[in-house]
Amino acid sequence: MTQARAPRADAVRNRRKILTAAGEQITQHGPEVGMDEIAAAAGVAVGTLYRHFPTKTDLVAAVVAECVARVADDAEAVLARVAAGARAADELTAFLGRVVEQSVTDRAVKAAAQTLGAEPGDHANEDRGSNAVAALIRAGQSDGDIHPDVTVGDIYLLFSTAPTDQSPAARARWLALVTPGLTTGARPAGNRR
Amino acid sequence: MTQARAPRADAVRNRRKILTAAGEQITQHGPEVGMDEIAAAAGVAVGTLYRHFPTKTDLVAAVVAECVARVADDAEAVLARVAAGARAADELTAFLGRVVEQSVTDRAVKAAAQTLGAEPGDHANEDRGSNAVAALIRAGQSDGDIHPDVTVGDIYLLFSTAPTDQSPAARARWLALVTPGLTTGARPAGNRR
DNA sequence: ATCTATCCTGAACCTTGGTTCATCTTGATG
DNA sequence: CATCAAGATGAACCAAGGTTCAGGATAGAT
Repeated sequence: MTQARAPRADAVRNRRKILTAAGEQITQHGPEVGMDEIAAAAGVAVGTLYRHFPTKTDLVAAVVAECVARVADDAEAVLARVAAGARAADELTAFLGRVVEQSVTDRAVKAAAQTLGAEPGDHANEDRGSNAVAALIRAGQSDGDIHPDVTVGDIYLLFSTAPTDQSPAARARWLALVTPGLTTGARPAGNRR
Repeated sequence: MTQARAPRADAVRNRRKILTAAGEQITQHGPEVGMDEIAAAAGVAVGTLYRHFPTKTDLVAAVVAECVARVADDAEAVLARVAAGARAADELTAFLGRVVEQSVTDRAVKAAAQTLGAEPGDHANEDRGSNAVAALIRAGQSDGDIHPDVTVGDIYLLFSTAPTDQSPAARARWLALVTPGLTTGARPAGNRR
């Protein structure tokens, strides 16, 4: 078998530029940014885009994959902190708050993913994330802080519908409204207009 | 001032056909249905569409307006029932369940509305709806069943993001997860998977 | 220094989908 | 029944945006 020659240096450099530029453009101007705009932002010609990502769908999928990886990293970091003695329920809600805030950034990304039907084929990272969250839930449940019914699926269900185009205050309020469904404790005051 | 002649009979008929066809097509095949497809479904030529609705945005806005009106009617009916002695909190959650189910039908409609930036200019019906809901909330609060913090804005916040592409079971679970944030009572068993 | 496979460029292509308009049809009025 | 303005038709128009490709540049190996 012929060991394919290593990719050229500038090719690697360009791939990175494209990926970051695509992320920025999509989050700023929504999923409907043109390929030409992304190319311009990356300082590259359209053809180069298509050399690295044969179709727009593929490009978006790649961007989404990066987001998933970021979240998975966060989740695992949290899990480590809990293993070191932090209170699981608190860490979980804090984590979820962060996810909501991130989902503002990624809202366009998510939307783009759905619109283009970009299967996140990145099962590896996705599983890393949900495994960590599952562990987090179990920990909170054995502490008695999280309701025994709650599953990872519930988290998905709720947070796949987190408000994105609202104000930060609205997002905080949303989190406060949703939390009581997950926890057993007294509901936090979290009041606002 | 010249009293404009009454619209022709077939024009009225066509307008109805277009509106219903548009509703069906959009809910079935998503917001991205072509104007030609809608026209075909209505048994009408494209030009006729544009005679009644100068732009796609306008057409979608009209469809949305009908949905809003439907929900508003429901809300007012519920309010009447409560005035007749029904328990406010129960009626409210039942109503919200219905809204979620409807939002499955209207998901595409909503999406289309956002996508096209269709301002729902139909403030009249919208206000009818939120006034009724507000009254419902107040009633539930004086019963002690609904948490004193809760406002109409909260309802919007939650239900504008209700899950739509999930299964009926998932939607029920979602409702069960969200309800504790609104009510004061013990959380309903609502367990699943 | 030379050579070539890899990579880049960007104008042109092509499909998709909203919108228009000249022409024909038809419901209502006298 | 005659008349005509309101309404309907649908082929054609046009812009937008994803995609291609022939030709030019360059990193890296010899």
